[in-house]
Amino acid sequence: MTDKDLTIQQVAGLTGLSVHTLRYYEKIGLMEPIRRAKNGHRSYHMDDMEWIRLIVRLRSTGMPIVEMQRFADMMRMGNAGISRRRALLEEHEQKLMLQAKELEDTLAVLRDKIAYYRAWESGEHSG
Amino acid sequence: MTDKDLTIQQVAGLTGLSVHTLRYYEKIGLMEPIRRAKNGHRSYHMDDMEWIRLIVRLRSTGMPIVEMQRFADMMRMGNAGISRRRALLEEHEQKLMLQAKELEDTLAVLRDKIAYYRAWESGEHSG
DNA sequence: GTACAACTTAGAGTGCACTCCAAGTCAATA
DNA sequence: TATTGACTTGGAGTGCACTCTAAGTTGTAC
Repeated sequence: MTDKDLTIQQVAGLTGLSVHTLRYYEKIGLMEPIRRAKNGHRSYHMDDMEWIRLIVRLRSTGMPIVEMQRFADMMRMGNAGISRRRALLEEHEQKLMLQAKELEDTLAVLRDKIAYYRAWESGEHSG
Repeated sequence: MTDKDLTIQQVAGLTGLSVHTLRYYEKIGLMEPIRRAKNGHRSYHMDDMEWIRLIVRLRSTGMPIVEMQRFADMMRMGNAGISRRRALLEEHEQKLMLQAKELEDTLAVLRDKIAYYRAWESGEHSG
């Protein structure tokens, strides 16, 4: 309705999700039903955007959809769900810290091998 | 044959892969055909282990199987494949650096929300 | 000798997260 | 008035990476 509302296409552009995925996430209850314009089209508001950006973050760092659904359910419980929401986020935090460690380890292995290959390549050159 | 050889079960235990997955990886050419004992059972050697640990690392940091297959093919090319192997690892390195950044950003968001929830919870307590 | 466990194979089945399709509605433009 | 394009829906299809099944073989323990 107002200037600030966004079409599904625009939200896709802003979030990196496809329009298919946006509809899919709504269908499976990962988002509250989005308000519709008079013609039936989805009309995304700023609060929707904030939530979408959060779940995009959670997804891209490996949280499975069922877990995000649980989180969404806890949002619907209002204040009653706050400590459970915190627990869920803390669990994800722990996983991310492990992930970060593994990532650093793998980066070290990669750099080692790259250096080795590079040395071999320049030896080949002069040999 | 020697004491150092390992059964598929042992390799599964050491690498975290299932025996199913180990056979699957061999079938799709992600590993060279593993030597067989007289009874036809797979007999893993130390060089196999090193390779398996590498591909486990690459998988767990998000490299798709087709890409690891390409890498395995380059291994079979011997020295001729070295610079292409380096290029592939450098590409993965770039992706991991982006991944690490996103992970840190998400950790920051998570900690922010956790702190917010925690504050709310203690307010609730005393209020 | 027979039960059992650990292995073998080809191929079928599963779970996840999308991704697409067909048919229809609506508003604007030629 | 007819076409275009962006949207709507329920439901089917896809791709990836396993994961499991069925049937068979082999070696050890009772």
